[in-house]
Amino acid sequence: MNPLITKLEHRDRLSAEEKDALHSVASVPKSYSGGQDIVAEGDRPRESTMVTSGFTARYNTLKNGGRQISAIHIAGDFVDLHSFLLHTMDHGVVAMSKCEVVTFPHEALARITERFPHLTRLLWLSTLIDAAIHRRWMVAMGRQSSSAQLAHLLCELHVRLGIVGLAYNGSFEFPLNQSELGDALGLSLVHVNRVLQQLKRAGLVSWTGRTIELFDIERLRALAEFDPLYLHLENEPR
Amino acid sequence: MNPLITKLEHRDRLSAEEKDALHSVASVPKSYSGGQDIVAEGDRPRESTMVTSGFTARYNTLKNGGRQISAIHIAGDFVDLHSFLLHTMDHGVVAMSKCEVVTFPHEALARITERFPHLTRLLWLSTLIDAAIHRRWMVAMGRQSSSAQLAHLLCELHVRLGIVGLAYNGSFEFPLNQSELGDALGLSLVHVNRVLQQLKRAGLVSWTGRTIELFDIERLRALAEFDPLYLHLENEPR
DNA sequence: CGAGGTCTTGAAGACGATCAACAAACGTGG
DNA sequence: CCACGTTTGTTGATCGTCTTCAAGACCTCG
Repeated sequence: MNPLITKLEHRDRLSAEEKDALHSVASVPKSYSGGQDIVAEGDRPRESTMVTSGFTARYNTLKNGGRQISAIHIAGDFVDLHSFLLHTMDHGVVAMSKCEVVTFPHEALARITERFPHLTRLLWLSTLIDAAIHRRWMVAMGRQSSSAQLAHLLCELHVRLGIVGLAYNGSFEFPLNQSELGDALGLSLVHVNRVLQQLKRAGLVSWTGRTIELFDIERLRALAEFDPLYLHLENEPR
Repeated sequence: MNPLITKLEHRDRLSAEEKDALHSVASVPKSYSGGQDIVAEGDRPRESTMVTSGFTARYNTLKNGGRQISAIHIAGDFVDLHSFLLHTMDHGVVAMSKCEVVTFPHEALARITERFPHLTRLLWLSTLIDAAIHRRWMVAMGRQSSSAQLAHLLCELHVRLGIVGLAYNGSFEFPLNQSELGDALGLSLVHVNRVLQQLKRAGLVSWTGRTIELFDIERLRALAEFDPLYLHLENEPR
């Protein structure tokens, strides 16, 4: 629960009643191991899942076996808040590492929309930020070099993980392997490896085990044309 | 106003009061000519704009002059409903043809969220469908061939235009040129031209003037792996 | 009729995918 | 604690896709 509150409080004030409303309807924690599907394409979930620890990804699979990851979620992110209103999942959600989650029944979310308009707007906001991230990924996929695209993803993860206390002076845990990273970038495993080596050789990053370290965030941001505006971190009344 | 109602009523019932609530807060129509910016990156709009006729696009520009279009909007679509909660625009919105629009003051939208929870959910839904479209575009950009990607966009536009009565047995007006289409697909003008010729030679489409005709929607959908599920066209209580 | 915009074509080259093989790291059980 | 198998990362070579540059054709609308 806490990372969600942390994330929302970065964008606006939450009243005690609003926090209670969230706490009171959250399920007991569940856990998933890496590789497990949390929600499958075609499912009609009756609750929405929020990550409290670990990494998850939204993905679609194509006939030729190709997979595209359209979002990576971390602590504080809902993996499928949209299923509250869209109902049928048009993609799957998979745990990319051991994960802990809690769920919110859609019925309870509906009650929130009836009684807590401001909290409703903040939940809506969180899906709008997801969409803003989608758009930024498209810009990177369509019109930036693969090194800029990779650099951009690292900058983004660094900021998002920082908000929930999972990045410290340029360093964070990242449980995906290079093949999975390729699925997120729309690149092949081999090319991810080579682009990564470029960034390493340029002294911009290191990646040992599951730990990524960004050595020169300013240069990395310049390369990626990273502007955190799209993450909408301003704390203001919504 | 009408295309928005049409679009929402494809997904759920709207009460007379809800329709009134929308009608009563809509501005008088405004118009834009092709190429004009409707909202600029960095703007903090005090109202959200809904297209009643014409095509608009969301776009970002990169340092090297490259442009990526992340969404194409038609009658019934909000171009920036997200600015209601995100506040600062992280991209621009441009008219791709002569357009008519109406606007909804954010203040009025806030009142809707206080008094009309169900209508609020439908507005939220419309931003969730935008996001679902973003994700499908990413899948096409990252993991499909450029011909499949183009075919997919045509299938999508055909369905979306059909909903608001702007596509008739496979045919619709499309005001973008090949260069602008390339900005939406993340492809170069030259490549768009060649991929388009493939589809023409295969007898799948024609594009004369501003009119696109899809000759064999089934084959086109198969090529594109188009599944309309992601447009969430089911009419059900939300 | 003329001019700007749009479309089309060719050629060269960069970028990224694929195939294949091997190295390194990791984890598990003996 | 080591041996072994599996996963993950690395490298080379080749091929196809897509970009870029450049030029010419075709509109279409004043």
